[in-house]
Amino acid sequence: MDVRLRRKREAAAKSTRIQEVNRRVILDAALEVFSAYGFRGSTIDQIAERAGMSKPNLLYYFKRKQDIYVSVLEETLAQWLQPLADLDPAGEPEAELARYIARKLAMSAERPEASRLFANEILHGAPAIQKFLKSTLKDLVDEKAGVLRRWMAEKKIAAVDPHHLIFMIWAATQHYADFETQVRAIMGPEAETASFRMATADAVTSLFMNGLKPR
Amino acid sequence: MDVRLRRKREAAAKSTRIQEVNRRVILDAALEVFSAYGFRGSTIDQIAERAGMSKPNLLYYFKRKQDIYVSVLEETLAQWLQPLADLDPAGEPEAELARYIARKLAMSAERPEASRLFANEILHGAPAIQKFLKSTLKDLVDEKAGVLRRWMAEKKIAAVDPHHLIFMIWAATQHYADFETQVRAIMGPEAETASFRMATADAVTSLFMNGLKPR
DNA sequence: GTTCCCTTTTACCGCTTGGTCAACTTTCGC
DNA sequence: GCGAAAGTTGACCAAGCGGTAAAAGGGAAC
Repeated sequence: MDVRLRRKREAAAKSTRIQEVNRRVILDAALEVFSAYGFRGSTIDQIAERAGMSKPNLLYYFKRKQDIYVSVLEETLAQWLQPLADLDPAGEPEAELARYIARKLAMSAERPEASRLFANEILHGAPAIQKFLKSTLKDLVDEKAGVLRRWMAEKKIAAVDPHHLIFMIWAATQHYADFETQVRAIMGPEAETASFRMATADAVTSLFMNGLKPR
Repeated sequence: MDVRLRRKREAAAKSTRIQEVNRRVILDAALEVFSAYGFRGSTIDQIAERAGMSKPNLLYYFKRKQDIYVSVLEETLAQWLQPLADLDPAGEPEAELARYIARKLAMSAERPEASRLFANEILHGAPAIQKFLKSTLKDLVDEKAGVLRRWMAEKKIAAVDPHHLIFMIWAATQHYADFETQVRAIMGPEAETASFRMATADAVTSLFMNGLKPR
């Protein structure tokens, strides 16, 4: 076997460890910075500082600012859609929806930065993930909308346009992450407590579940 | 009377006209630019170009970029909260809420840029309108929450935490402006039609009104 | 038509920021 | 321990951008 090729492979396998660590650190730092200040509002220096390395070093792992941004977006996208993907067509409709809402609320509470990152990206026209929205996301939503439509036809839940139902669940649940500042300004410091989070879950769930009771 | 003072007054009265026109043009341009790219993402040159004037000329009317931003924010804030302010404590609960939701949806459809401007500001921690949120907005919301609470006590509508109810109405209605890109990616070009807007109104209204039916 | 002030423009400054380069250090297989 | 590759950094550059200075243009009062 070619010696250079072998070297290269070994090197790749070895360096992967340190590369993986640094890429991980960078992406974590980038999520925080980008979600707080947006793409244009963030600087490579900021990300580098939070990642504990110099700017040229960071650029050794990601050639361009855009690359970091796209990477962190792609990485979080999958996680973000997992709850919807997990909506079980064979499950009990009301329980499935209640679980979906609960998981979305939990994610908003636990990883608000991820929610804000998307919100910002979409707010500005989703320049980096247009294709994803029109393909993967659309397919997933259409599929699950079909499931909801079936449940409605079977009178298991009230009839509402299923796409709009999904949008409203997204809106209501992500609101608490994206508009956290506003919620906190109105509700005061209490808004950070666990009991507030429970009250939120109660209110959102009860409104949706009442609204969706078959009648 | 002092001649200089008189001159100054006359001049002020005269120049007000051209100043008013130019300030209007600038603020309109600024709303579009800021809502599309955010504060950091927007440049004075962009706003000046859309306003049809040179950068220094624009800066003659607004000394700093921040000033334009704050002005356009303040101006749109009042309009944005009018529907909530108009919620009539003496009205019929279900009709009042339906009307409120309808107005919010109409505003999101007609002036999505205004919605996006706020969304972006709040998403990034509302640095320019913190005080407003904590005073004027909080007072208004608390007041209307009181009205909702009374309606619930009177069994006119179902009992849900009134603050959360308001948040959810905001979330659901503004979603169609703030996340328009996503909605369009999923629903296709149809999302821009009037019939889609009607379907939206139907879905949102029916879910909330069913969810709030007294039981 | 002259004067004065408001308005507009041209040229420019300094700082920030994305990105490069060349040199230095560390790591690791041998 | 040696050599090569990977990793790291300080110095630097060019472009973009917020903002200024100064002087020219324009219009109404007298």
